[in-house]
Amino acid sequence: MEGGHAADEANAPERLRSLPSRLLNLAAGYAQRLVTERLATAGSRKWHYATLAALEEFGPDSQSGLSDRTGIYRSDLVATINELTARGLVRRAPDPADRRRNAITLTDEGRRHLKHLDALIADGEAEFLAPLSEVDRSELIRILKLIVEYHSRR
Amino acid sequence: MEGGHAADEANAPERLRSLPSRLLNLAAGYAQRLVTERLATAGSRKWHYATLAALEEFGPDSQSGLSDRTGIYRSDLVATINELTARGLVRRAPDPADRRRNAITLTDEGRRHLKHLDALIADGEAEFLAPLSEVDRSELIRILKLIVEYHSRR
DNA sequence: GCCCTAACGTTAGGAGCACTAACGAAACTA
DNA sequence: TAGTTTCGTTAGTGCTCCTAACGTTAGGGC
Repeated sequence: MEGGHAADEANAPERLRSLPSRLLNLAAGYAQRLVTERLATAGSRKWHYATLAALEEFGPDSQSGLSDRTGIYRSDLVATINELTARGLVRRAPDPADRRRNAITLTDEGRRHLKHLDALIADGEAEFLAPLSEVDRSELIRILKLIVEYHSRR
Repeated sequence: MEGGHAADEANAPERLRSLPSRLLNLAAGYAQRLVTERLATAGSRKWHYATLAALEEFGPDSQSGLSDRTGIYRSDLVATINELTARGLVRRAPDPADRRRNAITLTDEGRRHLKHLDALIADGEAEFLAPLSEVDRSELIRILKLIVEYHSRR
């Protein structure tokens, strides 16, 4: 799992070295890997976490509601919910009020698991942010939020 | 091609909203998409650009050299070079000095194409950075470089 | 009530990127 | 000379993002 290839920054072409899209991509890759590795120790992935988090915060929801909140495509959500139900972290039942929908509910076990994932993620994030000062961390987050806010409105 | 799904920031769970790995991922996604779209108008992708850029900057090189400089895996580089040669942007010839190697050379046409891609990328980056002030842009780049430098040494 | 449209979950599949494994040929090392 | 390493290549996996289509169910207009 530990690949460790990733363009030797020092040898990379000038043109690429300060390219925001590239730096962002590399940084996102490192963050992704650290978090993914941690989650994998609990047999989970990003999407599982996002789904469980959304359910705990907003209560039972339909799959399309979860898709909106998490950004996971409806088509991919199917498998995610399958996996979560298989592990008893979530229950899927037809919604009596609207029979097109499934009502997804967090189980107690799911709540426990979420807590565990919280800790793992905090761990990964901490390692990722290790090289940054407190000030730089909040600067980074502030700037990223500006970007995300701007571009998420299309 | 214009998907536009991407988790409505406003509806996203608290837990995810300030998570650096998630913000980074979203931001990288936007940057990626903008740049990719531009490159696609020239029938090119990230890897083509990286390869051409490396060749122009360092001169002819072997595939494994290019892999080091660009971060593209040797296995993926094969197809990339195939595509570039098919379009006459690059030439692949056995290296007489070391017959295991291929010497990859940029053609005049390749150089022209690279210039074109440069412009397209500048365009994409500009749109990506639109919401940021000059100060924020350089702050972002500075901080990202800290991260990349730290994590690229494993 | 009936028709039309829209939403929901689901299946299938494609593209791009990151990454691993294995293999023959050639080169280096001992 | 024998053993190891490098190089290009093929093949294949997994995740993410994203599109298309389909049956079922709801809701709105009439």
